Amino acid sequence: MAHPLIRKLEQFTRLSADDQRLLERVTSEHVRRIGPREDIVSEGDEPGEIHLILSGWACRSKQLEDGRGAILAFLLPGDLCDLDNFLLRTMDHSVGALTAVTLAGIPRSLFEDLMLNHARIAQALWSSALIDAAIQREWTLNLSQRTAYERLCHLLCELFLRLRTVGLTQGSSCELPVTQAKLAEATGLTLVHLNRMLQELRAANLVVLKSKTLTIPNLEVLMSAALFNPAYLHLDQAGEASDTAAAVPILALDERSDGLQL
Amino acid sequence: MAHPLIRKLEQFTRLSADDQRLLERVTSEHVRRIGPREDIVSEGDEPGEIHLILSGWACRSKQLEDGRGAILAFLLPGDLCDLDNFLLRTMDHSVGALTAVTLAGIPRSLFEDLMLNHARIAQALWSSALIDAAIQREWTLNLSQRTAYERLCHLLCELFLRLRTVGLTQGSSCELPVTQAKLAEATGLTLVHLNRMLQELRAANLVVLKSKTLTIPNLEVLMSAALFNPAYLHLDQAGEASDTAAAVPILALDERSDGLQL
DNA sequence: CGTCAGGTTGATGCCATTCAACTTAGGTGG
DNA sequence: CCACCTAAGTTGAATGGCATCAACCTGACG
Repeated sequence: MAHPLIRKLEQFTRLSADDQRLLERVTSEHVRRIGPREDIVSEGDEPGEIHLILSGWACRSKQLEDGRGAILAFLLPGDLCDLDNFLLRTMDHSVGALTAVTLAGIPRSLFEDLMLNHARIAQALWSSALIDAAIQREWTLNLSQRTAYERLCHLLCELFLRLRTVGLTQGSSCELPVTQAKLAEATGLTLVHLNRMLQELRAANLVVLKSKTLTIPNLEVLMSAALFNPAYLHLDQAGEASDTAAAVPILALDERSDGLQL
Repeated sequence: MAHPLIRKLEQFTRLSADDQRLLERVTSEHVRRIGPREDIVSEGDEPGEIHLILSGWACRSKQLEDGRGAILAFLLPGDLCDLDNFLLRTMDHSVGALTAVTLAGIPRSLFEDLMLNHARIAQALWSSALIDAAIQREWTLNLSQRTAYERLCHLLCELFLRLRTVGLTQGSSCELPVTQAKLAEATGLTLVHLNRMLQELRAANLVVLKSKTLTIPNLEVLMSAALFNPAYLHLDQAGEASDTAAAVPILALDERSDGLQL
């Protein structure tokens, strides 16, 4: 499978062969593996590196003083964990591994070089930061307006589409290596209620979820149940002068579902 | 009152006199005024300008297909409305004026020049974009974990502190030129319930709110009721080599409250 | 002095939480 | 290979925070 970061950035600009080699080199020098539940960066510190996820899942999370806390974002292969550290003084939240994670550490000085002397790469990195912000806005809307059921549908749609852009789906399936407790933290629901929503989703045959594998029999149906509008993911950017514009269809993916469709 | 953008950016870097002049010029060429309820940018379009708020309040908002919608952010003087348009193809949400707003339009080409050829300015603008993202994360946490009451406290704390960094507070007071309906849209509550929370806040003497003026008798008490941790606003950045580091105290602002303190 | 936006109040109901138990699956050591 | 252990998932019943529906009040303005 291609390098997830390059794959992701190529959504935004066509990267030259030089740029690609540079990215590969930069992200292969300080690679380390960490286990589930370990922290990648913690609230308060300002590490000297920017971290990129090469494989595995992580999450941004933040706690209130009294212990309540939430997952604010899922981080997938190709995602940067702590762009904040490039310009801000301290982390205002934590990033933790949900599974075993392979991590590339990019020293700040190197990262600065990328941002200052490689316009194409810089543009793509900032684009992806803007999209992360758009995702965060959509999560805000989620919590504010969607029902528990819609919220869960929406989250699953988003994860599936994001995984697909980095080549981590197989047909209508993908890995979902997280517990229901984590999905609950991300949707702002209790574990108990999330479980019930998930069962409704299964009963309606909108998803099949077994042994950490998610299958979406009919993505369009799930999307409409979620009131999902993929615009916020900006999947259609396809860097100017790109010659692969029509490569990935966004919506047309339904392997015929054989169950009832709500 | 000083230029709100310059005032805001000076949190992050000391800007040279040249940089300041440049910013002043760039933000004074396409100034226009719009009335409350008018849109500044709308979902779907890609205007040729980046918009900056010089005075007045605006909000980011997003709707679901069935009409439900939410306010995702408040935009105050010094805030950019649509940085998205600098790198992304289309707006995935709208920005609308809440009051009469004075707006500076910065042509894309000019903005690009700022970003590419004026490192200090670019760094400050991106820093402020990262902080906007941090604010969005905090709003996510708000909706996910804080109670209605805490949420309202938190919003008022945030607005007050943000207004203070651009010099729009007077002592423990500031303008709050929005209706309860808008506060409800921003906190994910119904108008009715927001009204009740506000009354509780008044009864506890945590805020005084009359004729669009908000007074916070004791900010520390309000902050603790909100479980407010100002770290996410990164108010302490005070650009390296800044000589005004100790200028603005963050927490020490309590005019003695004369009411009961929870 | 009528009108309308903004604000306030009461009654009722539901979505999601809470508490508490139970089941299942996966892993580990005897 | 079974006994045990723990994490993960499931189910039931009761409670409550916030929504909903529906009035009513208030002040600003023409």
